[in-house]
Formats: sequence, C-alpha cells, structure tokens
Amino acid sequence: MPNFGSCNVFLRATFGIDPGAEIGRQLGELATQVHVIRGQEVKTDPADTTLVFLASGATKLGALASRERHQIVAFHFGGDIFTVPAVSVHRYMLIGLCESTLTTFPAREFYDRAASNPWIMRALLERSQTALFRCRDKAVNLGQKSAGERVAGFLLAMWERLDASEGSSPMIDLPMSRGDIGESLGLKIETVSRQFTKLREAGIIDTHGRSGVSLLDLPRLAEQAGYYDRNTVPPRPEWVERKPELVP
Amino acid sequence: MPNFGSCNVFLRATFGIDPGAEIGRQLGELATQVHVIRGQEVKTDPADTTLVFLASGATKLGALASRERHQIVAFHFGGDIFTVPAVSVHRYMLIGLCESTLTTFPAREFYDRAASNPWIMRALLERSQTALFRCRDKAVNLGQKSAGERVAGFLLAMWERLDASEGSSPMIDLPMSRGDIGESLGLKIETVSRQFTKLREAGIIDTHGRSGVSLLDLPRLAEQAGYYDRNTVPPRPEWVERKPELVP
DNA sequence: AGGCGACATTGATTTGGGTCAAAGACCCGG
DNA sequence: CCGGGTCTTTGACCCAAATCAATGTCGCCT
Repeated sequence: MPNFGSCNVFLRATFGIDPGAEIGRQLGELATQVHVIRGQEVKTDPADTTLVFLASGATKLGALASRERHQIVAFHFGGDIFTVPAVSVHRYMLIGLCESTLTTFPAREFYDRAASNPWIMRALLERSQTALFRCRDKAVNLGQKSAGERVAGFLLAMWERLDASEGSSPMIDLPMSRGDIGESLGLKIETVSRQFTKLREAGIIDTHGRSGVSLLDLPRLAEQAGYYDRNTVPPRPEWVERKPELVP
Repeated sequence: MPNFGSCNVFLRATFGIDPGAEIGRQLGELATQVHVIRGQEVKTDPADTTLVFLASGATKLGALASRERHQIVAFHFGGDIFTVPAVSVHRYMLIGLCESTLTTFPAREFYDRAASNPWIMRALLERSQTALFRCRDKAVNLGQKSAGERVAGFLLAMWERLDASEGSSPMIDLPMSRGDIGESLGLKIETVSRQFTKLREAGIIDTHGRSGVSLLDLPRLAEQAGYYDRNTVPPRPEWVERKPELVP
C-alpha cells in the first residue's frame, strides 16, 4: 500500500473513509507525504492545483507579486484542508511556519476518483467555501481598513483559530513573525510593530517575548478592528436607494 | 411545478440535469426567481449562504466595512454561479450593475439535495475554487500592488471575461462605473480616473464615452499590471533559502 | 552562561494616494 | 435638440503608511 503516515488519518477523520476500502486505496495512491521545517517550501505542482491536508504544524500560503513583494493569502494550522493554486498571474508558495507534517494530492485526480462519494465532495465543497469566505474578508480588510484595524482584526482572527488559554485571560502564541503578519495584512513590518505598541500602550493587549500575546480587552480590540456591526452600522444609502421592482 | 424562468436553464446547462427528473424537481423547489434593475440589491438570507445563478446581466458582490466604506469582492456576468455569504464580520450585498435575471437557492438545502449527484457537486466545487483563486489574486493586488498596477490588471481581467471585439483591436464595454472600479480595487474614484488618464496618455488604451475602452497595446498593459512572470522574476531568496530535509 | 544573528522596536523623513474643491462631459428624458 | 443631473476629470493640498536609519532585545547554539 503506497499511502502511509497522515494520509490514513486524513481519510478517516475528514471523510469517514476506511483507508483499507477500495476508495481509500485509490485515493491513498495519490498521496505524497511531506515533512517540512520552519521556512522550508512545500513543493507543489506548478501545472495543477494541489490539495493539501496539514496533519500538524502551521503553514503560510503566499503569492509572489514581484521580486520583492509577497502577499500571504492564508495561514493554516493542524487539521486544515486547503488547495494551492497552479501558477497563473501570480506564483503561489506554501511554506512551513514551524515543523509541519502534510499530505498532498493532485487535486484533479483526487476529485476524479472521489466524485462518486458524496461525503467527500460535500466536505471539500464546504472547506473551499470557508477558504473563500475568509479570503473575501481579507480582501475587505486589505482594500478598506487602516493599519490599526487590520492588526486588531488579525489578532481577533488568530484568537478564534488558535486560542490556547484555559479559563484565564485570552492568550495566543503566534507562530508567525511580524514580517509574516505584515505580508498577510499588506503592511510593512515597522507599521505592524507600531500598531502592536499602540495596542499595548492602550492596555488592550500585552506581549510576552516575540510570539506571546494576551488579549486583555476583547471588546475594545473588536472595536479597534472596526468590523461591521449589524446593530450600529446601517448600509450606505445609495446602495439600497432604488426601490424593488416586481418581476413582470 | 414551482420552478420557472431561468432555473430550468440553469439546471440543464450547468449540471446536465433534466428539470423534469426527480432531482430536477427537488432542486427546482428551492429556486427563487429574481429580477433586478441597475443599482438594486438582491435580497439574500442574512442567516445562511445563498447560491446564485446569474442567468443574464451583471452584478457586483460588495461588503460593508463600515458606514462609508465598501469593498467589492467580485463582479459577475451572465452564466456565472457563485455564493453570497451570510452576515459575519462583514455584511455582503449583491447588487445589479444593469438589468439582471437570476435564480437563488438556499445553499445548505441545495447541497443536501444535490449531494447524491456527483456531477453537481463536482461542478459546484470547481466553481467555488475558481472564485477562491480569483479572490486570492485580488488579495495579492489589494495588498501589494500600486494604483497603476491595479487598474491595468483590472482592465486585463475584464478583457478576459467580457471581450466583445471581433477581429479588431481588443475593446471592452465596462458595465460598472469608475466608482465601482475604485471600490473593487481599494482605490478612490479620483485615483482610478487619474490612472485611466495616464494609460490613455501613454497610448496603451483609449476610452469611448463612459464605458468603452480600447486596449491598444496589450503587452504594455500586461507590463503595467506587474504580474509575476515566471521567466523574469525569480523567487525572493529567503523564501527558499532553507535546504530540504528528508523525512526521518 | 554568554555571544551572536535574526527579529523587533523606535525615530525622522518621504511619498502615493486620499481629500477637498471645482470644472467639464456624457446621456437620458422631455 | 436642449436641459439638468450624474458621472468623470483635473488640480491643489494633506496625511497615513512607506522608507530610511539606528538602536534594542530575544532566543538559539555552543
């Protein structure tokens, strides 16, 4: 059996598939096990989309806008399933934030073999939509938010995804550097640092070493993030000004 | 039979489904026909994702970042299939750019009923991935590109999606205003206008009235867009500096 | 434990795009 | 074909974040 390592875990936990069953073996044949260390790139097929299951660790998915400009489009943590696009107008790179174990599949072939199983397709579809919604929110942040709002929103998003505090005040341990945060938020490292300082001086967060962040005042942090609040922010008039018209 | 209008067209053309068959009827029951005029919002369920088939016309999908800040996350044209997210940290609104006809479905229920049909799930998955890839490219543009690069890239993207020229020099008819373009690119209307002027003065494009744009020099336009070129732009050293390490 | 290299912070200055203001062009309806 | 409102263009000025430049600090490795 060619598959090994986290592939079986992936198939069973995500899709409820017995790796020994026919479909399990067929999909397992497509699997490639990868282990990367901090800063190392996961080589993916430049000609086709790659489907990735991150068994453990954390990764960043970044795109090359040009020689010196990178944009991180997503961070992933243990258990995440996502895709790495083939090269198009931008080149995408998947890179470990720390030591990570993952299983990769050629997406098209995986879909071909999995198509007959509605569970798998449903699971993939929902994950894809989650990634799309996150990406859209990112687009809103990048297009419309100030540096302060972006950093506050980032901390809230990371808190939701990797809060490790138990009972005590919310605390997160960021696996990415200030530079990574900047590349994710479309800001320079100095700007990210200044915003951290502002939040610390305002008593909203506290920092411990390079990666530890205590979220001392979540409501105020959410306020700083400037998210849409359905109770306080009515839509701008001209977007809803025209009266509905019945279908003839 | 409760379904009518473009729903049948949608089911047959997209998924190869006979609207009269069992699955066709079940999905058709979920359909809502909508007809909007320019500027009118398509009401979608704030509590759940809405699946939309745009039969004809053009729409913009925008998010409210706050009272006065909007970000358009996608434009859609006749034949497109996409989803409108439920309200989360941002409120999304689907609005007609011109008179449009569409069919909407509650996504969760649609998926529940369609799950048994691998063709449908496969088609939905691929559309979702297309939207995700476009959104990621948008994130790269919003995060890293200059105003000039964004506008050039926008024109190229619109050319790919709605080029109507036949044989003659590439020409597009933009269904959206300068303001919409600005909200899509994270720029103000004045900045968009200035970039159009620059491109016109450089002889790269020509404009005809409010919506007509001739792309006189596509290679130079692509150059202005500053896209990653696999032949000329090598990856930044530190992203690939660490040597691969074999799995123990 | 100590030293070194990468990462982070802070300050001074510059600048791309935003903001404010006004004039001009398109296009629809009468 | 003319009038008026909306959309677009252009110009002058301003500001948030980028850039340039030190200085400071963490944490890894010996």
